[in-house]
Amino acid sequence: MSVDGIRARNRAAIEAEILRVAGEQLAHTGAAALSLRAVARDLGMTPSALYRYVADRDDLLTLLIIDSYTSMADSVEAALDRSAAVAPADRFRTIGRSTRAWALDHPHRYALIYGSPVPDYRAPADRTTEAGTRVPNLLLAVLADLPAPPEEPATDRALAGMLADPATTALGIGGAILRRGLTAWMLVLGAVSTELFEGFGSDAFSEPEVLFESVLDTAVEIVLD
Amino acid sequence: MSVDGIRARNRAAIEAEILRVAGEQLAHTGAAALSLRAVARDLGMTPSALYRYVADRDDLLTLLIIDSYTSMADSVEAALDRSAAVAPADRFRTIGRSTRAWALDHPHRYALIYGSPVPDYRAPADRTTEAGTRVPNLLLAVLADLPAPPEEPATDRALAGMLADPATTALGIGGAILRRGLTAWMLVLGAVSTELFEGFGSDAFSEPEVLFESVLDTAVEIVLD
DNA sequence: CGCCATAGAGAACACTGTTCACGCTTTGAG
DNA sequence: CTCAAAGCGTGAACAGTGTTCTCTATGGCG
Repeated sequence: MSVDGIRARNRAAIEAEILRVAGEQLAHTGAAALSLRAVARDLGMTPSALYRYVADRDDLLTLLIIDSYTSMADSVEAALDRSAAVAPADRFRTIGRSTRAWALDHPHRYALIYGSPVPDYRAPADRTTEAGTRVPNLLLAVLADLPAPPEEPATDRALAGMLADPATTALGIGGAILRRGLTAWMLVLGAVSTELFEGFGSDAFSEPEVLFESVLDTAVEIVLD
Repeated sequence: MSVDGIRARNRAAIEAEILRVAGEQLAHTGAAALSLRAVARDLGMTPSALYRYVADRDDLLTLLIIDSYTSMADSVEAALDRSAAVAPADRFRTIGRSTRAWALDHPHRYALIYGSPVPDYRAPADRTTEAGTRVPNLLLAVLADLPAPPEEPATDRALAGMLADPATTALGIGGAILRRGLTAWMLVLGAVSTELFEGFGSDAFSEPEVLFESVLDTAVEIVLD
């Protein structure tokens, strides 16, 4: 059964190579311009040979999405480990800052994840969720350390799906705090997207990080009420 | 000089037709799958004939971006006219609600504007800004009716670019209120994007509009302090 | 050692954006 | 009214794309 046969090892190495050069292409041509043939060229392969490792162009995109989620989650986790912050508000800030930093470092990857899905293409949820929920789970862990605010029955129903999720039930997170955390996170994402996609012209924000810090302030206020 | 010669009239009509069928294609195949040849086919033209009206594929994309900005601004303006709200908070809510409604109606157009730019393609600012600033200007008009909060020198510098813009100086909008309005708007955009791009799985939000109303509440709180 | 799954090559098909040379038709000026 | 010019459209062509076949040989496993 040997999962570690030479064959499998080579295959894994080549798959990693494919992901590497595809990632390079993504980094400076963007997702829409990603070309299977160009990837094959960079690898010294025939285009058709690529199909031994990748089912589709969409499949390669899915791999890149998973890879991007993983890269972002690794980056945020590393920032959390690096920081000595214990207070929930500080940890939230750390998550926000590292998310923004990662997004600025990998704009096309961020766009791939939080921007528009490429064509009509919906990433298959069963393959992306595991990597995609890592950062949200870090946020949930922060929320779990917060005192429970008064209940909010109306929005609880609206969040039924997320409240029933084992990730939140295991941490004993209630509807009110979940709503606040989600709102704060939406604000962070909105701020990052706006800055990244230059929604207000390129010279509108002269000191983006100052502005982002103020956004983090209000986000923390939202979470803490 | 006749700006309205038969020639020009036909040209305008055909340009409108092109924009129409390109818009249809955008609506159900997405921006990345937009095909010049397909547009030409739908119009009964030769692909090369299209180049009399459109310089590039990117040019067509730019036209669609402008068109989308216009469509969204028209929609928001219509909602504002329809509503009898005069209080700034209510008008802000109207803008937020109609923006979300428009985005849900035209997800691909929204993605084209607020999602990721298509390839590495940056929309030429000089052509899109006029249409693109209409909704922000509506927001500025709302902010102008608000009492001035205490000053915030730190973020004022960060917003120098926007503060110097004639659109804000004409309304006498200060840095503090601008910062709040911008933050609130980022929250709205983050909420719409999250809902639209299904950032948390498809069944996470059982009652999206209830959740969005709660987001609007927080956004109004941000603006009013 | 021999078998055969596997990796890869290469050609082919249907697309795409884009350009070019060529005609036809309308327009506006002399 | 004439006639050159401008505008509009065609059709062919080129390079590039995703994708699918058929083929070959090589290296690992029984």
